[in-house]
Amino acid sequence: MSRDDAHEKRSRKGAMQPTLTDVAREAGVAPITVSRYFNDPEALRDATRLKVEAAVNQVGYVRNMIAGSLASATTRVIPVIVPSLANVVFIEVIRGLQQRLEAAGYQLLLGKTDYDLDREAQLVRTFLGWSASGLIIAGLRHSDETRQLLENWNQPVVEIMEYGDGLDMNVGLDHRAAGHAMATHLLNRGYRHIHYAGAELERDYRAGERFEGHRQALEAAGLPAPLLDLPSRQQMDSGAEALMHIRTHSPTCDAIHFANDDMACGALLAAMRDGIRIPEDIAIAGFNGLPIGRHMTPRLTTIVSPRELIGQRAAEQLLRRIRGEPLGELSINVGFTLHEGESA
Amino acid sequence: MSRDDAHEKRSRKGAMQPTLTDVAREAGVAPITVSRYFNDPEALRDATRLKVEAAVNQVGYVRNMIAGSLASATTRVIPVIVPSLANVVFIEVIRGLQQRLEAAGYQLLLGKTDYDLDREAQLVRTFLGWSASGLIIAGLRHSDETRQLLENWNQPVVEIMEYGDGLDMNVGLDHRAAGHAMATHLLNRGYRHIHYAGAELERDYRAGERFEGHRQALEAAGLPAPLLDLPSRQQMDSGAEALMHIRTHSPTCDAIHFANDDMACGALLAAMRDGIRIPEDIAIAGFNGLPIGRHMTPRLTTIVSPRELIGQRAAEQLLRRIRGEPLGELSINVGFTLHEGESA
DNA sequence: GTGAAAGCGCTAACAG
DNA sequence: CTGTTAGCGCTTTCAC
Repeated sequence: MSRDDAHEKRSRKGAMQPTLTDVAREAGVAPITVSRYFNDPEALRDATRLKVEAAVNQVGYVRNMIAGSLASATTRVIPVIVPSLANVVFIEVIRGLQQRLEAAGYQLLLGKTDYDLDREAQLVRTFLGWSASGLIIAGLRHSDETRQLLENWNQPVVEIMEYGDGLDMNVGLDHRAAGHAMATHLLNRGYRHIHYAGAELERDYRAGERFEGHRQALEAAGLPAPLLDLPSRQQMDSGAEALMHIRTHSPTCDAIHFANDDMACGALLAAMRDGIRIPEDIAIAGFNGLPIGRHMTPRLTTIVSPRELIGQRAAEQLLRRIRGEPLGELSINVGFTLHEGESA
Repeated sequence: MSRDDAHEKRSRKGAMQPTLTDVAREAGVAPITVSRYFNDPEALRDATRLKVEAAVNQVGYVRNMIAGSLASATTRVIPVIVPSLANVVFIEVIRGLQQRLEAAGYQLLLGKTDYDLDREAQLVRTFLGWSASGLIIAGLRHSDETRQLLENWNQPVVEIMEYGDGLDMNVGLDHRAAGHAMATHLLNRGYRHIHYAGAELERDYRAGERFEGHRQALEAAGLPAPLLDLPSRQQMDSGAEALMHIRTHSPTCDAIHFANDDMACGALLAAMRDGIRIPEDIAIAGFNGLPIGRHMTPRLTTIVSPRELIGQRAAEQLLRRIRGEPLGELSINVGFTLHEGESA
């Protein structure tokens, strides 16, 4: 693939993409004018703009974002760091982010920690090297290294999923309150032997915080708060397993508060299969408000977390800060809603 | 936030991150040596390496990937373009990609087209400006503009999800064959009034191709292949709706082949709720092999597509090409497996 | 194994 | 509204 035209003094690479300068030469203007054509078209006279436009098409120019970023010391890139892509919850948050950020002309750089704080720090370090305009990171718990890197970085950071005190801005919900709310609901419905069932609560510490709220509610009612923390597997399997385990070992149990809807639905489907009546034999509650819960019979009682909204709000906060607009609050509590089905 | 030390002649920005040159000065070596410390540590004498390492930590240096990329004209970034993030299928593929690419030190830039080919072309254009090492894009159908941009780009491209002739490399499965396989299964089970039900098949054209295979199988058996193509909503809702619609308008129908498991499960759950017996009253089949299908009673008969594997294979092909290793085939057919439940 | 010089392609800053 | 000049921070190339 040889070059037959314009480019003579190309040194380091062979066949090169045309550059801004090529376009400028073709259009008979200065390179900076072509630059303006892309970054602030309004600033050009119509005639000039047309000339440049023609030249751009003529030479088949593709902008080199890298060079622009180096010169301007900013990038229209927002790194997003989440613990996992296996969890729908993060996917939906990413969707909300994507939607708002892409509309504003920002690209999304994706990083996954696998719940490893060292990996998280490493990702942060890498991403800071991208001269990003800001950064989105899941959770309020980070290693000291991560915290320090982010604090020394003078760009906006939004921590998502949880509500509380963070590094900079944050958008999320109060998981303790959510756990408390569901436990209270179960108590109000008359259940007295309520178990909490999760999977790897050490890792999924937000589910652990929901358990804390749950426990507080039960203890306030003078009741114990037994916890079943299973090792990780496919979530629905864990739910089914938890149901069996608790029915066998704690026959008096009258309600299970699951850490999430996947587990709760796994239990619900297992109950259907085995003829266990829900909620007569045992009540079941979840967390997240996934669509599937509404398709169950009985419908799943759960707490709806506004996941996509978290993403949208986080993006909005970040953009506002990037643009130097006022933001109202640094911390946004998106809240949650208890959706009552017939399962509890 | 004022600066008290080293940096004097900083012009365009205020408080700057320390640069390679700062580290070099601190270590008493040339900048290029620090560069080598990061890119090819083996090339340095141990003593030198230690000096540099100390200096890096001393000044708190963070690499500037942008500058490096400009100078070297490559970036360890792989753009991934998918139509949607609402579909688990793409998420799992992304997971497979992420896993392999991150392990090889590549970052993933995420783009979403919303099934719009112009949007796709625009994304490609943007991403090409990133001097990416390669690119992953869903589907074999693109606009002429996209095709041209990608053909003129001299970096590897992997098209995923489908198997066939593409721009460069591709990894996926033959959707027509999958549709044919399921229809054949249904015929073998004795069903004769088989409907296909999907949602927005124009957009989700891969589901449309599965229908084509399905139709071929039925026509070969001398049977008609009625199609129900619903407008888009929540997939499970569409599934329930399709079941009701078909039961009402085509009472002789004895099997429904759904475009995906979400719809099939929506139908299955609706049937459970309404006392419709599956498969006695009507058989149900899906596509994808989502975990939930195995939790249904009866278990869903479906075709498992190796989604994460597609991502992994695509990443491997790309990396192999980037490294100049031989790749075997340009096109990889990952195949599929029919999982028989009791639903059909 | 290490260094000096010369850019990569673009944009900030300041003129005109 | 458009142009000139001088880098952004790193890596390539070629010496030593």
